[in-house]
Amino acid sequence: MSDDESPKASDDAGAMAAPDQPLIDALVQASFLTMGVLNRVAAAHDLSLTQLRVLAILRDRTTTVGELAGYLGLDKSTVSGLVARGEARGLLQRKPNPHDHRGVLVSLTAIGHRVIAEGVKQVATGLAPTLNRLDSQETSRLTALLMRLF
Amino acid sequence: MSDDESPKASDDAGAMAAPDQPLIDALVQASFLTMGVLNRVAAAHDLSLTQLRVLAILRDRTTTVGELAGYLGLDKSTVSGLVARGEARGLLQRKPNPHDHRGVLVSLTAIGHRVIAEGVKQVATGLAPTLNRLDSQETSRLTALLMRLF
DNA sequence: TATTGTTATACTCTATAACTATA
DNA sequence: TATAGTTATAGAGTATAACAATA
Repeated sequence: MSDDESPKASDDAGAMAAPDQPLIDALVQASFLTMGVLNRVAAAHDLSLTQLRVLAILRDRTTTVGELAGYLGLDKSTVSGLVARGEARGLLQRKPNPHDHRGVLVSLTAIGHRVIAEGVKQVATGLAPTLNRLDSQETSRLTALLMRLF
Repeated sequence: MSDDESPKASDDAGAMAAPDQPLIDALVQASFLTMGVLNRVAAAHDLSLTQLRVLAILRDRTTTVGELAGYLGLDKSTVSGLVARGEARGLLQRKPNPHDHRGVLVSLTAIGHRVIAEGVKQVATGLAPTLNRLDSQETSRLTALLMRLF
């Protein structure tokens, strides 16, 4: 998936939910809007959404390929390829795992850290036009309600 | 992207946002959870998320390939392939456009209608464990707040 | 034997460019 | 000329299966 951000696209994404269940409908719509922003931010750095997630996960962690696959919910062979491409781009690095010579430890490079830091800012900027429609009290309430879901 | 539904996956998706901006963080987390459900529902029917969106769009509409591309935010060549595969699966059909002999009109078959109807129900079921964490008043408030975003 | 990671293979998604048929 | 759709091509994402190295 590369992009899906037009108003129409969001509207019809919402059409995927049940119109008689307005919360589901609203949540699906909001999710497509959010994912659209994430996709655009990733694309702005010539990354896929998955690659951006990899950088986000590694932002404050060093992991094995297997752990990374667990975080992403993807097969280790898929992640192996993602890591290889990220390494080729200089965003991350593989180092031998001193505790287990079968495995490797994956971590961000300085470039990777810079890219994800910029990405986080751009996500905030991209969502601002939407989120600014709420006043500060509404913002607090929405945050609290969303956090109650987890 | 096929799946990403484990708790860990959702948590780290949230890590993509700015921790100092709790609304963004919560929204990103909720979005990954929602997209995970949508992906699983699609996968349960051996469809990609994009294909499920195509069915959702065509649920109450007949469109040209170009219009469908506009709704999805994808190139017409991409949609041409999506439509061809959907047609091969018997989910949708292409008919000559009587008003413009260059184009075609895409619509759902009875099977396609059945699949998207099931999918909508499954999305509701898949999100229920999460959304049921809210009582009816909270549900109303969250719905109203999310709808204010659009 | 079991596990970690990589590779080979195959398919879908996606965009760009070139093409055709029609307008 | 311009537009609608398809096809050819190419690259990324994905999973499954098979493999090598290590535990």
